[in-house]
Amino acid sequence: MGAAKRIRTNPRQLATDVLAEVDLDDLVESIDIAGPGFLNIRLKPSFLSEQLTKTTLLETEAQPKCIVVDYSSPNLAKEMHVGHLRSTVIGDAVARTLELVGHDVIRQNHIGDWGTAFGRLLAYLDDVGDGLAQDADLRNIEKLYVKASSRFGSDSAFADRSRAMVLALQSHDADAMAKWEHFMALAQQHMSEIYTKLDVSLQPEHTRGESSYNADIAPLIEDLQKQNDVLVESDGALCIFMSQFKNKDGEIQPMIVQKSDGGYLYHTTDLAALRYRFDTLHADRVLYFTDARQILHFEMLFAASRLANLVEPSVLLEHHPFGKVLGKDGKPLKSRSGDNILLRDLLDEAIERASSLILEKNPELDETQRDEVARAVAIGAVKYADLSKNRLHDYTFDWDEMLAFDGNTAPYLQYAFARISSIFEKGNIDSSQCIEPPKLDMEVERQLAVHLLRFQEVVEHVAADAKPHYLCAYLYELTVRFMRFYEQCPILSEEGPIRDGRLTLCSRTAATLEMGLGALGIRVLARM
RNA sequence: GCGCCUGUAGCUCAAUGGAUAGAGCAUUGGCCUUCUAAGCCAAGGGUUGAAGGUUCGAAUCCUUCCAGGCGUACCA
Repeated sequence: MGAAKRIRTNPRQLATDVLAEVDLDDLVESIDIAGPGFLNIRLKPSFLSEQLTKTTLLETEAQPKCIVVDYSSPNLAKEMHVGHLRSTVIGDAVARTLELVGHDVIRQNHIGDWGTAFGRLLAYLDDVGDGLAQDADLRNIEKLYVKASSRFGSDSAFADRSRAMVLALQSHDADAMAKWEHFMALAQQHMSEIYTKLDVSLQPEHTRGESSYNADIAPLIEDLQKQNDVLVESDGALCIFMSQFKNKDGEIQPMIVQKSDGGYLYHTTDLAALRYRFDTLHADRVLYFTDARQILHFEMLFAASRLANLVEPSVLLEHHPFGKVLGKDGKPLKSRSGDNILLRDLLDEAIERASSLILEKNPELDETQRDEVARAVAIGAVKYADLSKNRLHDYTFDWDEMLAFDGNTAPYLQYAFARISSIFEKGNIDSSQCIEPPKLDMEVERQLAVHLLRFQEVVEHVAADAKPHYLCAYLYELTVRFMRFYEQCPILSEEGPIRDGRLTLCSRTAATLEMGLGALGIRVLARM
C-alpha cells in the first residue's frame, strides 16, 4: 500500500514495530507475526464470551440519511418475467438492509407506464377493436405488445399512428386516457400479485411511474432553458451536450430531452424524477438498480443533473447495474414456446418442487404448515440464488440450480434455524433468556463465536456498497460453523454452565440468521 | 471505429493489493440407537483467456493482444 511505500518499511518490520507498540493483554491470548508481516491475533475466550452476551446484534446509524432506492421498475406493457428478478430482489434486499442499519429509506418503483410502448399498444388496440381490450388479461396483452411491435416495424402508417397516440396521451386526450387507465389497472394488479408472492416489500404507495412526472416536465424544461448553454436545439430536438460523451462518429453524443416531435424520452422523465427525489423527498443518496445496458444513460443523467444543478453536489447518485439473464445455450433466455419465462411460472414451479420435497422429508407437517414452509423455502431459494452472486456480466439461468434446496442455498440457512428452534422447543427454553456466557473450550465453539461477532461489519459493508452477496456469504459461513458446532457439541444432554453457554451460542446464531435473512427478504422457519 | 463490461475447477459462482486462489453442484469413499441426514467428515479436480510491466507481494492495478456481451440522437 501507499503508506508502507512512503515510510519505506517492509511489512515484516512494520508488523514488528506495531507489535512493540500495542498493549492488548486484556483482550488477547496470543499474538504473533506470520508470513510476509501479518499479525495473527487470538482473542481470549473470556473477551469473546463477554462480547457475545453484552453487545447488541446490530448498532444503528448515528446519523441516518434519507436514501431513495429505485428498483424493480417493470415496464407494464409486458408481463413480469425472470429478467425483472434481479432488480426487484437485489433492490429489495438493499432497501431492507439500509433500513435495518437505521437509514430513512424511500422505495421508488419507477414503473414504465408511459411512453412509446403504450403508443404502440393502444394504437394496436384501436386497430383490432375494443372487444379485445375488454377481456384482455395480461398474457393476452403480452402477446398484443409483441404483435404491436412487429407491426410498428413493418407498417409505417401504423408507426405514425403509434407516435400520434403517444402525443394524445401526453396531451391527456380523454379517449386515449380511458384506454390507458383500463390497461394500467390490470397491469398493476398483476404486479402486486407478484410482489406479494415474492415477499417483496414494495407496496402500491411506492409506485411512482413515469406518468406521474408528466406535469413536472414542462417546468423542468423551462428551468433548463433559463440556464445558459445547457439546452441546445439540434435537428429540431432539445439536447444537452456534454463533451465527455462521444458517439460513433466521434462527435459529442447528445442527451435528448425533448424529441423533434415535441415528445419526451426516458432521459426527461428520469431528470424530473431525480429532481423530485431531491426537492420533495430530500434524498441524500439515490440508488438505481437496473440492467447494465443503461450504464450510459445513467452516466449522462448524473452528469446532466450536476451540470444543471438539479441536486446538491453532496448528494450521492449511484447506478448499480447487472447483466441480463441467459439460457444454458448462452443466448437471451426464452422458454420453449419462444416467450420469456414468466416470473409467476418460476415461482409456482419453485413452490411445487419445495412442496413435494417437504412431503418426502417431513411427512408429519400438516397441509397448512407444508404450504407455509414450501413458500418460504421456494421463495428463499429463488431470491438467494440471485442475491448470492455479484455479477455485472450476463448470468445463466438454470431451473435446477435456482430451485436447488441443498448446499449453499437459502434452505440450508433456514434448516439451521429450524434445528435451533427445535432445540429450544424440546428443552422448553426461551431463547431470549439465554445470557450465560459460553465457555468456548471447543475450537468449533470459538470459531462460531468469532464469526457471530462480525455481523455488524458485514451489514455495514452491504449498506455502503449495495452488494447483498456479502451478507449471503457471511450467513452461509455462519451456518457452516454452526453445523460443525451442532455436530460436535451436545447441548440439551449437558448440564450447568456448559449447557447454558451453548444455548447462548444457539440463541445468538438464531437471532443473527433471522435478522440477516430478514435483511435479504428471506423468512426463517421454526420447523421444516 | 469509439466507449463500457466480462473472462477463475467439468458446471454455477466467491475472493477491502496479501498467507497454500475458496465454496456449492457433479464424481468417489465414510457417518443416523444421542438435540431435524435439506446435515457432518474426507478425497480428487486450477498456468485465474495470453504476454509483458508496477509492487516486498497481483485473479485484483497499468499496457498490448485474444474471446464474448452491451452501448453508441429522437426505444427504455
